[in-house]
Amino acid sequence: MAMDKTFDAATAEARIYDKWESAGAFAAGANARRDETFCIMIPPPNVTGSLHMGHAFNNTLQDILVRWHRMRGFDTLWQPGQDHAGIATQMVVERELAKAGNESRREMGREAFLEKVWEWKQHSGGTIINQLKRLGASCDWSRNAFTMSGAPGAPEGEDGNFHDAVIKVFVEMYDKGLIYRGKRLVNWDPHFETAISDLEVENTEVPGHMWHFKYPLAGGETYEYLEKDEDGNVVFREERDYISIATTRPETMLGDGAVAVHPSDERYAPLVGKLCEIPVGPKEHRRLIPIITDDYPDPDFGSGAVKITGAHDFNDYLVAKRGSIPCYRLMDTKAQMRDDGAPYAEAAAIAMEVAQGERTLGEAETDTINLVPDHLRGLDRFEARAKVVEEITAEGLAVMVPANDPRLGKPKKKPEAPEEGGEARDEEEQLVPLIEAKPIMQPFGDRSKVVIEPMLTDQWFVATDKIVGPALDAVRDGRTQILPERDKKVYFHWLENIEPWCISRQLWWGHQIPVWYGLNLHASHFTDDEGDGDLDEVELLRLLVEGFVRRGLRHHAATDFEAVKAQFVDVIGDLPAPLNGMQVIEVADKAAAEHALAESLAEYNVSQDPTHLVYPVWRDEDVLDTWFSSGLWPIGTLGWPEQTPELERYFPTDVLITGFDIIFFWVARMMMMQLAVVGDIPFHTVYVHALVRDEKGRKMSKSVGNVIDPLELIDEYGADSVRFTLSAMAAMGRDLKLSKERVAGYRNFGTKLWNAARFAEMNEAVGLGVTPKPEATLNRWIMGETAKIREEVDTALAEYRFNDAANGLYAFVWGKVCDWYVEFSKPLFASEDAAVARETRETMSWVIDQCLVLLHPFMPFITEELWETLGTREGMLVHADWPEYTAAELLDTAADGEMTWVISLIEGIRSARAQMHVPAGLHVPVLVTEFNDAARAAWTENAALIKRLARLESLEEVESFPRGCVTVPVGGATFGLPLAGIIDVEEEKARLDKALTKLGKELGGLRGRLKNPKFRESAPEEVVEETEQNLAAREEEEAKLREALARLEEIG
RNA sequence: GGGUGAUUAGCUCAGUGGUAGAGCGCUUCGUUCACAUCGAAGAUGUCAGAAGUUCGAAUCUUCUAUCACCCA
Repeated sequence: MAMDKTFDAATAEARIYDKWESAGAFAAGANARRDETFCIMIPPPNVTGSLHMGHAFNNTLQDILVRWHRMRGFDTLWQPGQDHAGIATQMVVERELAKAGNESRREMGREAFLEKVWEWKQHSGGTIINQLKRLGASCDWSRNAFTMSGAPGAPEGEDGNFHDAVIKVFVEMYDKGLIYRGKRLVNWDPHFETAISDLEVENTEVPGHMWHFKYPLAGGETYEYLEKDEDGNVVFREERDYISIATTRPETMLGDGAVAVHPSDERYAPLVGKLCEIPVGPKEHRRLIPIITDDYPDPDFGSGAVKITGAHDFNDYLVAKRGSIPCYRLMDTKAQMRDDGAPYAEAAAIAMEVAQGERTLGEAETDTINLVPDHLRGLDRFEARAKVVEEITAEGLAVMVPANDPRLGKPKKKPEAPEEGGEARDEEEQLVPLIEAKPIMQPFGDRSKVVIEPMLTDQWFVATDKIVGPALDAVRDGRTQILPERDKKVYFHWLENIEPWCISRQLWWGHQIPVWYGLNLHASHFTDDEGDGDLDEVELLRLLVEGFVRRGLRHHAATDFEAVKAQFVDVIGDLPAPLNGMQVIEVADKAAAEHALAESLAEYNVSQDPTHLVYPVWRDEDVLDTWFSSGLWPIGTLGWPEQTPELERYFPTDVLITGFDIIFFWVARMMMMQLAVVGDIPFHTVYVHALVRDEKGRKMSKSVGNVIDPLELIDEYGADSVRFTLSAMAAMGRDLKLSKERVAGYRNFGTKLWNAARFAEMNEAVGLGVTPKPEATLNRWIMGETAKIREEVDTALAEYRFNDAANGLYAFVWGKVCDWYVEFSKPLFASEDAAVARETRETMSWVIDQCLVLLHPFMPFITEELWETLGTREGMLVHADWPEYTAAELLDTAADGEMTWVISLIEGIRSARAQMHVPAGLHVPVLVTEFNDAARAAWTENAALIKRLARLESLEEVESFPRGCVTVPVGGATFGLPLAGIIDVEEEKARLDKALTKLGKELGGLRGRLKNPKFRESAPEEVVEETEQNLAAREEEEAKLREALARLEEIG
């Protein structure tokens, strides 16, 4: 039965994939024939995610490496899995719940909500797995991992032990002092009410405003404000009683702790150390803040003076830390102006004492101070901004400029003249507040799309400075290689300047932090008055009345509550009896703990029964950053902390393939954490791939609407075409500009291969399964070519040059096999010599099989289909043996030389014919002169195929060409087409002239080089030799062309 | 502002010191029995600019211009 004309990807792909899977073809160790292992960890896609072009690219490259190693007999594991994506998943599920009219997350409570999340995960979490299958990804799906597997509440089927690994690592790192709790400025998402990582923040330029305000000097002081030009000449002089400050966020003025100027800024030098007034808030409690120096302000930007709001700006935070300036938090978790704590008057009074150096505050104390004026409390931050601006302006403390100041960003408009009904033309004298309209960079939450607020909060941090060293060393000394080189620089740059890593998130979906808190009962003034080791009623009462709020908390980490109990002995142990015998119990939160303790003490007061005294502790409500779990991906997926055989066998893994955007967030963290936890590198190579853009080079984005869905592409062109396109364009470190035409082009490539196979099949030259030992030049030649491409592909893949491998195969399969070999084989199939026909069938069969094998990692579906169609095989192509033959074994230089000669002759004749307008179908006679032995032998050997492909009728050897002959020079002979009467002599002259001109250029270069004695001295021998040979050949050609031209001139 | 990279045919891009290549597109021709998702032939380049190193530079160095990305 004849094969179809094309490969039907749409129907075949699913069938083929099922066959692979049901045969267990992708299982760890499948097809292993040697001891070496090869393991790739998939970068876990987000469980809520669906396949986008980046995934398609990334997983294509992984699959190529994995299939290649598997065919080569490595014990191969491609470990798949997903991460639990805290925020994204929580958001998706909350939205689903809302859509279905359910209770909200907070209404239903944590436990019920998490149940819903698990339900959702089980129902929808497999989307991306099925999409990866459509791409042909050969992961061992039986080992699919999940970063929340084994967590409390995980339903059946989610019972891995990733949770154990995460919790164990947290506790160990905590115990080693590598994790600590602290108050730092973090990116706060007011919508989700959680800290988020830098990765989840998108800095976008948006139209904004810069307001300029006057901060009056304390006590009505004045100074002379001077502006000087480069030469020191005064260009502006003014008596001022204020310092001018610009800000894009006026509402944060309420939390200012200082005004900073650059130490070199002469304009403000006399003011340093003095106080100025924040021009907002009730007049009677207006706060004063110091004017300090710091390197941060840029004297050339704005007024050169900067307000410092340490609790709401990352730069200001650093300045505040350096200058011991208090950081006053102004907003709550929803980014509304705080509405807690003491009234403004009280808070402002305390802040004043601090500013005047009369008082210092601890971090926690500072945080209790609410400096939002009473009338602004509870407002949204943007409403508060409007009010602040309005109040300052009303008070005359906005910087005023003429209405036509260009910084206002208004188009200049001439006012109408009074006689035309307009106001008097006094706009230029009219002053307005300086509100610059200018684009500003604003941080947005990538999920919530709301403006991110830098917020001073208590969080858990990894002390990255303590674990970064080994991660840097491993790359420096080459144990882990990062490709391309550029990304190694990025890695170093980031790790060398690493910041503490905030790992807590105020979410529910995630690994709950294994830390329990208890009240600190060791107040400094706690005394046992009688010194009798017993607490009497008075003492107990004091404990209660004083409350626990100010006493702070104690905390301990452990894998579970039972394990943490014993640790609280440090709080209880040396307390006076009977408190030292308290039982540790677990309660929901701090309030419950205070209540339980009070109740317990009260009860004791009545009963005097110490056995009922309890010490309540509660667990941290927050969860860990998803990246903290992802950081353990290499060991966690292999079963750690259990010492599984897989861990033993596949760790450290081999290659990580990932995008440049997560070098910091994931690669660096995996390096640090694996080295910190198990003391080894997670992988020996990181291949960082570039970005897939649209055909115009724009980033694909939903808002631009230029997203190409890989699944749609697969529907349209087949997975193989998409994969081959991505591989062929994967030049290291260069972004891809993807167009559908390109994909279509590679679809055509598949069809080309398909039809070559179809041709072979029609000639019964398929599935013969022998390694041929042919005699015919053609067959020996193609085997040598095959060996060359096999070596080329292996070298390219070993160096992660996917594009070179793909393009090399393209050129070989299309350019060598489908063009020359298939064409040349036709006369041999028809040969009267049965042995020639037979060895050609064997060679054709072998060559087609080699194409399938070598292309399989790139185009797995069509090659597997052909493999099955073309013959009866021992196994599927996915498990076929990757060849190891070398060019040294198979390349026959004589055959190679002969075929090169044959091809150049055919091309020469074809070209001459086309240019001379010889009808394509016409078979013409050909003459030859100066026929040397090698050329004669090559002709004799290949006459049939030359005649066929060049459309020649006969060959006649002559002494000299007749008039009107088209000349085709080749090595060792000159051919001529006697076409007098058919050809145009002038046209032939022009053709020869053109060829000569081109040759002349080359000859000039070659002769110039060889004439230069320094070239002969300095250049390597083989280069000189090559140049000489090249020159000789060109000169021969030139001579022949000149001769031909001369003959034409004779005719006139 | 700091960092990293790019600039090669109409387009998209390879090309790490030996004199410039591919794919697509374009023009002309072709219904030869594997393939029109094809075949044959053809045109197209101051390798961004300048200087330097070298026998020799698209390639190495420096500067300039333009663009892109990352970080502030």
